[in-house]
Amino acid sequence: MPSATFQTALAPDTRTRILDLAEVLLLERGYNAFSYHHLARELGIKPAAIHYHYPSKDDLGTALVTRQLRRLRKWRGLPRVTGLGPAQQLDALLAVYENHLGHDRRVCLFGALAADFRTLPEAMQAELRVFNHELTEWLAEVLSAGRATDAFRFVGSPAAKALQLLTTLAGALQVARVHDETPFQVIVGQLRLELLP
Amino acid sequence: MPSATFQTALAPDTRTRILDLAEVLLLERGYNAFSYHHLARELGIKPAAIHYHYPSKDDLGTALVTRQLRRLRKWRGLPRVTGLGPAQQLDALLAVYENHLGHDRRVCLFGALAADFRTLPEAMQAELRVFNHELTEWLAEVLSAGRATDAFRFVGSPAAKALQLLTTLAGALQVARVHDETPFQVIVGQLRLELLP
DNA sequence: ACACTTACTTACTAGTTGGTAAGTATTGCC
DNA sequence: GGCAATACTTACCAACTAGTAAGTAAGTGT
Repeated sequence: MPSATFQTALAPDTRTRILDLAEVLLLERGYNAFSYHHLARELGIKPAAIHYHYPSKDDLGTALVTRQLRRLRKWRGLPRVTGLGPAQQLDALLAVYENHLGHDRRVCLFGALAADFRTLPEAMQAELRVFNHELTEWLAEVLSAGRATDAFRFVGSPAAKALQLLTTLAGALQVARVHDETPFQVIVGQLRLELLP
Repeated sequence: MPSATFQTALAPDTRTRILDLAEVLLLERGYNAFSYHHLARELGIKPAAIHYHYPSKDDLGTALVTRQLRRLRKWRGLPRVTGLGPAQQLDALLAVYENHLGHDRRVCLFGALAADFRTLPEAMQAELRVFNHELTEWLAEVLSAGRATDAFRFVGSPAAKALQLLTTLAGALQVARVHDETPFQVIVGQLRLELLP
């Protein structure tokens, strides 16, 4: 009975290890700042092994964004997320960003790719647009439901507020990268102060 | 009388032309996505000519941020800025960001460098921190004065609100890059709605 | 007129980039 | 046992990267 044929959380296959490390390097150093050589050296394999799984860097980059989109769709459908009230759903979202902060002040995927956006392959650009769109839509619905039950207080449309909130959070992780964790905490504190009655 | 020895707006010297183009490429494609070859080709000179003016890319990058910091210090001291009321000073700031949007949706300097921050030379990192710090301080004072005269309405400290606003604006230009001008307009509209009575 | 400085070009280098082709060891399948 | 698929390694490659060294032409200062 070959135990290596099915996946466990403890023993990810090479394909996943590549994607995981690429994600870390992307969020910590930027898309144009890591190479197949970097990945290969740290994984103890040869660059050509990465080309075997992801023929081009375009393929790798696209797989990165596609996986994140898949994660989002799964996350927002999770019982422990759908079962929450609007205020707790917002907390769950904020926890994701705070988790990035805690992991060596990684920026979010959007913040990592926005600046270099025009140098990215078409498929990656398209996926990132969908990702940002779906996340914004989800938050807009949370905000809308929260205002109806007086869990949130804000002026303007839920869609505009959702866009503003997510944009601020992406930016807040970038500011934390440039300075330290403090500005992120200050910004999130300000957001909470304004949104929660 | 050699007219080439003093500068006019119409005939910038090579040193400045390099810096200008490097800035455009930085704000449009990212720091790790342009090379001396790109700059040289578009300027009609050889890469070595750029090394003459900026020996290393570190020097060039640092000069870019240093110039931006110089611009900020000059701008905030300009009579046509210091002479304005808080609401108009905010408008003047927003006009700068809208100008970026109008120029091919360029992100701001901070937004362009934050993601790749850890790959930047020390000097560049330090200058960017100072730049962001001084801009935030300036806006905090504007907000403080504006709230005192009822030109602005917000909760929390002026410093926190300033940090939040600038972070949102930097992010808004990135969102505009990924999608189109609409989200930027939506976000700025939301900010105005919340801030102005 | 001569030395010096400025602003380049030409020619080169070593290292890195993404990518390919061919070979190899291990595995499951009939 | 033979076969094909999987997951690699070895050995390349052309293009690009930042950067250097030496040469040159045109002013500038005295």
